[in-house]
Amino acid sequence: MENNPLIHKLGAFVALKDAELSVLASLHKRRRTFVAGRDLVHQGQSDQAAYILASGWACSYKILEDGQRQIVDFQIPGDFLGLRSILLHMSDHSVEPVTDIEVTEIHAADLLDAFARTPRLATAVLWAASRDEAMVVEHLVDIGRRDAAQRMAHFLLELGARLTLVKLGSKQGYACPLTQYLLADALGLSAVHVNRVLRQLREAGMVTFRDGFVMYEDYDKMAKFAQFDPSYMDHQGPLLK
Amino acid sequence: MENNPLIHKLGAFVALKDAELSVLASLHKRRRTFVAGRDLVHQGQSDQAAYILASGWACSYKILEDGQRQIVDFQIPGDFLGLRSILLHMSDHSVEPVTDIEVTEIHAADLLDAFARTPRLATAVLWAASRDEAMVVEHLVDIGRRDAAQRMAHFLLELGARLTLVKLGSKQGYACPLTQYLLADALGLSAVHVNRVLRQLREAGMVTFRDGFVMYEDYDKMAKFAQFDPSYMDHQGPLLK
DNA sequence: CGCCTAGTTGAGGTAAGTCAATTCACGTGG
DNA sequence: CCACGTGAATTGACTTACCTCAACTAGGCG
Repeated sequence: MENNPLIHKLGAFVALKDAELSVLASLHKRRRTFVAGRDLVHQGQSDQAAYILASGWACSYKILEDGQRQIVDFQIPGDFLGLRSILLHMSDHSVEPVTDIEVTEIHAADLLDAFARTPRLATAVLWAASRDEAMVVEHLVDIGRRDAAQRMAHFLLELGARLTLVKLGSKQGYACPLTQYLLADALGLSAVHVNRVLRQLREAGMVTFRDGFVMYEDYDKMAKFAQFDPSYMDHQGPLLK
Repeated sequence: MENNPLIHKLGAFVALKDAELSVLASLHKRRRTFVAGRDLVHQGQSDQAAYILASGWACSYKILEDGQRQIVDFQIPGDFLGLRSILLHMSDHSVEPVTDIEVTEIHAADLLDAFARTPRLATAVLWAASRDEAMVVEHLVDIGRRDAAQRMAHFLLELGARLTLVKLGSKQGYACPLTQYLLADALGLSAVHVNRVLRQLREAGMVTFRDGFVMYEDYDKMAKFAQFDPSYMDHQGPLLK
């Protein structure tokens, strides 16, 4: 129970009762694994299933006609994959595992049925979706109004904060399987420039990203440089008792 | 009833029953008006109310410490204002009326209560929030991967498509109260460059934006140029019967 | 051993920014 | 009625952040 990252996440917002926990548990149907790099949700496909990420990293992205891609968000354990594709009847984006991943599959009908039976669960999921949207919004601000160095610093700090919430990161740093190409597609930069910016941050003594690990050199300096404000990720305990 | 834009919007997704309609109607408490330019939701404030926009335009934005701002989205009649600030207990963004606006106020407790009593309503709101998120995502792609001209063209087309859904736009064009400064803050450009890009699009015979009106000169050419795909805004009738 | 992917660095080009000046429409007060 | 101020749009000249192309290194693996 407690090692289920989704329950942990939703429980932070809605104090889940036994009835809701059992509905949630009944959703966890088929356990599946996917290998890195092979899409599990395709842009434009209809009637997709959704998933909850149990282990590994994934990313959701959109491809433009000219072949460019924009990574919208990375997903870490506890996050939904393709929730919107259920609600909108069709997927407006693709999802690709960054590493090998484990997921549990959720069918649209089951989820909608669960909402009808336990309205508090629907509220909890709405809350989780809002939190995801807040992160996309922050990402939007990143790309729209910060220069490359601030953008990278802010992004790495935010990722660290998210990982810390699910015990996968600390004030020292975190394991990060992203390549510079993935970072480039997420930040709207070229891979070459990502490399240069990482060097800048390293030489400025703020953060080092090497061999799959992000290590903070001077967290406070970096947070100040990036104008990083983690307050929107906090909350004051369950909104629904 | 039918002239209520929110009911129209949610009804497209969930076939609302009488009970749900009456709960929805009971939400529409206080009618308020705000003048253009004066914020109704402030970034960082806690326990805000949310609103449903009845008439006029608003925008949601974030301010950075250095004074830059990024407009995340524009809201048109039928849209929620500050829904996230209810769910997250505090507002991560500000909302400012672009024109004088009319809204109906919704209190957090009432909304959460309504969800508990009518789960289908919660699902409908979740759907609406997902649709909003899809638009933010498209905006993210715009800023991250399209050059200024494509970005502007895509943005104007998307705005037109949204307005057409609520009968405020057509294949010819639409009334648009945005200034070039607002466009700049939304698209991550400078106001000067917005001006130049609008001229480009005008001289290319695609679209004219003048005196508060966007008029398409060659819709198909523009849609092709911007790689505009409106499919994510469509859907195949109510998901919940 | 050789190939492939990820990362690194340099040189030169370009899209978009900044600064600055001008016009125009509008409102307001002398 | 006109002088004035203000906000929006427009355009030109110059600067810069980031891109593209290209070459090279280092590790992993058949």
